[in-house]
Amino acid sequence: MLLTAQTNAISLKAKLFRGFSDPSRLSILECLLDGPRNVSEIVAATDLSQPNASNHLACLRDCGLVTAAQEGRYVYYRLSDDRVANLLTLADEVLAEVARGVYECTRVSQT
Amino acid sequence: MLLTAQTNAISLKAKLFRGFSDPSRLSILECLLDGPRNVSEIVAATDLSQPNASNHLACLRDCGLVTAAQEGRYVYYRLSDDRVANLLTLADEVLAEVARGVYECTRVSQT
DNA sequence: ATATTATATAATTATATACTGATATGTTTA
DNA sequence: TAAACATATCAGTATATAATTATATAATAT
Repeated sequence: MLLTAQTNAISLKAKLFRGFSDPSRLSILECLLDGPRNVSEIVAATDLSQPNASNHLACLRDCGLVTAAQEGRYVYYRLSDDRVANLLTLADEVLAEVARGVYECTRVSQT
Repeated sequence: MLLTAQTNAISLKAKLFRGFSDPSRLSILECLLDGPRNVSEIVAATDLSQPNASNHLACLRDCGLVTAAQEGRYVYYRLSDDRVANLLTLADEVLAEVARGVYECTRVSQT
């Protein structure tokens, strides 16, 4: 049962990370860093088609990264938690570190 | 050109997150939280087949989440940066928050 | 009531991804 | 030198995923 619990925890976590693992969804999340946006604003900011943006927003809601609030005919999406923003920032730091490692590696190999 | 730079940054970030977005790779990363491991140790800890573990390790190296160091016939893998561990921890916190939101939502809807 | 706007959903298609089994390559041991 | 061990790679297959087009649904304006 413990193995099952661990397995489920890992599956849930993988699902959460899958939310971040597509360029379209990432661009939506980064658009929301500046605050809540409706679908048309997200479409304009990301250059995605409206059905494509809607599909990805459904996926992001499903894995818990965004929440939706309807105001009349507009649906406003926002990041579900400040730590979603933290994950994006941390990823940038890891990427910078990885890029630095690759650069240093390149210099050493030229010696 | 700025648009291209942003697009590339987003693609790289998506690729980094793709490293986390599969249960097999996640279980490998979590195994490495305790320190460097060789392939056989990882295979034992994760119950993956050896070629499968090897494929995923190649993917994790490729997106910069782990580094490899050969010592004789053994290749030792480790997390490339402490922030990789931080990403895993932060994801747990987001998941806990999401789960709490879902639980509260369930209670409200039973009213 | 109808038209317009905003958004979600369905069906289809193309592409990407994950696993297995077989096998290749490199290191150590006998 | 050959066998054993550790690991990487390849080919094939099955499944998952992303985008598009068409369309449905809901809210607002006329």
